[in-house]
Amino acid sequence: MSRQPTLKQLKYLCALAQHQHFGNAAKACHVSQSTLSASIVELEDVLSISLVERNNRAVLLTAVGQEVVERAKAILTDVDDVVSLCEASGEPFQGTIRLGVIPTIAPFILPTMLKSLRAQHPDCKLFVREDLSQALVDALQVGDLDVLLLALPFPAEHTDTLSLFEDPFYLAAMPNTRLAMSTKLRTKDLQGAEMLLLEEGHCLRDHALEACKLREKDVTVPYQATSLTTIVQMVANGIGTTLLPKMATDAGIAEGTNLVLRPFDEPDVGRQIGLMWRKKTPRKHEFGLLGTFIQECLDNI
Amino acid sequence: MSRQPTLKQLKYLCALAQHQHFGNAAKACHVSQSTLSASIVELEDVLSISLVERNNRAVLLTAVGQEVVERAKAILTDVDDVVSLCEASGEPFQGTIRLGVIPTIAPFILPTMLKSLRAQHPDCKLFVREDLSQALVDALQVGDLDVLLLALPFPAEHTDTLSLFEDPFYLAAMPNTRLAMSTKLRTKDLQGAEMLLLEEGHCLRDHALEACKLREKDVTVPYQATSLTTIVQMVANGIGTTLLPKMATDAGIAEGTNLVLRPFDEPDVGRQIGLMWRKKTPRKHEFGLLGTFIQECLDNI
DNA sequence: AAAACCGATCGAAATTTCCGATCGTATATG
DNA sequence: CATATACGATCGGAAATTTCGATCGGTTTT
Repeated sequence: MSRQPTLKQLKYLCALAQHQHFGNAAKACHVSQSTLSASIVELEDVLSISLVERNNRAVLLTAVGQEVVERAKAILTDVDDVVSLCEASGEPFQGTIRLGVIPTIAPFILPTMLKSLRAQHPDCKLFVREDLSQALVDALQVGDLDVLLLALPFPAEHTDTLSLFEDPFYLAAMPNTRLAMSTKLRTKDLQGAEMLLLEEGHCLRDHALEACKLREKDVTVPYQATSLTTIVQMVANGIGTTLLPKMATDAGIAEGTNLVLRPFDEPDVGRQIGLMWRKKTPRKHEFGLLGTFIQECLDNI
Repeated sequence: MSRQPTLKQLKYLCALAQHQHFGNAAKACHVSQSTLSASIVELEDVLSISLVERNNRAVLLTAVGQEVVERAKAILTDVDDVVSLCEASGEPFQGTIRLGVIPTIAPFILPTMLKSLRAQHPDCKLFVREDLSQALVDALQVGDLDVLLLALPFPAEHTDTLSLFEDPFYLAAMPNTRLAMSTKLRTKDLQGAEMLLLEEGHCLRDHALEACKLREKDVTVPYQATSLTTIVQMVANGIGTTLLPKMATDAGIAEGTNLVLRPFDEPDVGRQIGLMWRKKTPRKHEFGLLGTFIQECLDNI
């Protein structure tokens, strides 16, 4: 009678599929290469089938191997979900929360939030990862993260979202420029302005373009930059103008410059900030509370 | 850092949930009571939560425990599915097929079918379990069986069915009785007859009542019996009349008696025989072939 | 040719698993 | 009220396994 495969074997197989390399996969699993190699052989033995082709110079998965990897991944995250379920089953904020935050939110919210969290929930272990939305969503879906704090909407399958608050865009421009002095600021005034935006991949860029009804060619994008602080410095040096989310200005990103910060005389010029989690997560309730917690943090600033 | 639970631990927990008794669960898992007990403790330790209440005289699952058991079951069948996937990945009929068959089909099909199977697919290991439809469906859903051969329709969630053939009902009656001698046999002629049917739980009973548009009170059911052979003997002794599926008469169930077997002069008086499997099974293709195989078996009788 | 790289394999050591025996407690029985 | 029974927890030692470093055989690169 053939036995059952082990979770460990499945884990090693997934690592191998990811790294395509026995040694590296072993390192990632904190075991020796011989252990991982033997485990794979044993798994193939248990399933009495070939999962991996070890040809010269490359580790290739069999057709069946790929299918097994897919299912193994699902099984492993299901097991992790059981653990999460139990961690979260006590009072909320007692276990570990792995939170992903996008770079245009993290610097302005995390300091306040982490301080409040330590004060109100000292037992909560919060791990934070800062990355672009797409990378965070990927990590969420494979179970590397539990919940994301990002700008909505962002397309992602098998996820639920909770909208927390609106983050209006402010125009940041040098005094004496046309936009800084106009009586009422409208999005259509931005046509032809020298707009500086973050580089491709930042959702702030897309949301800003959309909120101001601009297409890429409608604005001049002379330079691309990797952080809002850099952009603010560029604008302060007269290179152009930009849009800043309110939370960034609240956090004092323009302090030390003489930039003019102006809201728009239109509704809905801004982005929506919210939480996102896997549909299947057993911790929906806790993440809902996390949402309220974040809202309270910002109210008390 | 807390480790991951083991498949073994999850299996033991499911067994414990099923048996509500450490000793019996251990026996079912072929391990000692101490081993199982320790495993459960360890699982609770890994999850750092109480799963089982060992009160006096009873083993009760925590709310979380129940949830964990549900998820554990799903995980275990998912793992089994991986094994099945691999077994089935070679040519069909090379692995193990665990087939459930209802008692009103098994005696009339299995002899022919097993003989053909041994001839055409000597490497196929076919385990057969004979039980009532509901028990088979339960076993199918928890992964104890792979595929069922039964009469359709039968309600079952998360399953797909494949209809194979119609099995018409024949009236079995003693010569010289009203029903045996009428020129054309219609279902409405059965009103008021002394009908003998299998006891509650046999789907043949329900399908017979439905096909003949009878309600329980429309027919007299003086005795209940547990096998078709018993019923045939009762009818042959003049106690009443009954309906027999064609496959039973083909198999010679009425041989040695002087019973009259008459088809109905109406269409669709019969039951539908088919296969059923879990929606998620990776062996749909193979089970489809099994269906064709069964059809061919019966054609060659 | 030599060196580097990669995965498989082997034997020894470390760890884990498993069992039988026993204990403590709660319930049933005489 | 004493005894017997049933159940799960616990312990120590035996058995099985897992793990690792070292090494091998094969291929590719230098």
